[in-house]
Amino acid sequence: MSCSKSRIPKSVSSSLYEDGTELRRGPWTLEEDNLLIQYITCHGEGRWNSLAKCAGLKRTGKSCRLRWLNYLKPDIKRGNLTPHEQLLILELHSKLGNRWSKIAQHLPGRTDNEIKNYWRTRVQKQARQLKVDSNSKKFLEAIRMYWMPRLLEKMEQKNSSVISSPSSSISTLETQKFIAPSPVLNQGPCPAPGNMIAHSDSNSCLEIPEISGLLTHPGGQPCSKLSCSKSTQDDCYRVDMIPSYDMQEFSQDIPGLPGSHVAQVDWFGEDFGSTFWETDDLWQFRKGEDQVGV
DNA sequence: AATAAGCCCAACCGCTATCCG
DNA sequence: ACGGATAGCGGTTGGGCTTAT
Repeated sequence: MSCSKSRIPKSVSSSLYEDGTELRRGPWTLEEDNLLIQYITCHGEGRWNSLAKCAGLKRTGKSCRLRWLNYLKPDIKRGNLTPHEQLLILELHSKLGNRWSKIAQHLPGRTDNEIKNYWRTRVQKQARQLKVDSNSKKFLEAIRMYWMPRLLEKMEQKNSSVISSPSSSISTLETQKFIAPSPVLNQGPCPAPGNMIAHSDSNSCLEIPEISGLLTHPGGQPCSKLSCSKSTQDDCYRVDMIPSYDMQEFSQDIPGLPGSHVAQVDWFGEDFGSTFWETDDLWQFRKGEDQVGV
């Protein structure tokens, strides 16, 4: 069992079904997990209520389904979201809103619950710190201007360390190219290592079927530092990034986030850096100044 | 070392959509 | 067409863990 954190169920409560049989709630035990895994391995998923009873689990079908889909299913990917995945979540959320299951479909191995938790605990937290609504245009713009470029940069760094192709070592003046992730996880080696980004924990490549015009200036014009184009070869979208971009320039574009904010907002400070952005950058945020309104 | 506060995430809840007899 | 069962979704909560005081 792939437990990221072993939870000792201290407070497993139970109640009774209408027919008088016991019904358990709360954290799942190892025994229950094993029962569920064994049953599904033998009989497959579906018909969750009868599955729960047939498997000898004193749980609702709903609970069994959730436990399987969010935790026990073999292809569940655990651990921190990669910059790659974070970028995709930001991108997809801007298009789809809180449609977590739709977003999850684009992140193989990640569950809607996990993405939802990520959004609520990390993204919304940062929005609160900036005193903006996480669904506001301003926050979206801040994401576009600061967050995404940084995630792209992180991806670039990872990419150059993962891919051993000489062409991937381009690091300064030449445009870096990569393909963002997609619902389709192509197994095997990258067909074009120099132009693809390797999946962070496998030898696979990820392709994204679509990247919207998110990487644009607030006014809608294409961002001069990041561009998005569709590959004629593989029907995938490609994000081109010109390194060493000037973040100051981006900041000028965000109403309510004056240019000087680059030195003020703690986008990559202790909090963002360690838990969210996973970057060492430390940009100081003079808290209380230039309160960002919506 | 003890306690409080905050974070994180698994699990639950309520609701809607879909399936099927 | 109808109604019950099932599946799926998004919102919320509870509690363990970590960090700060």
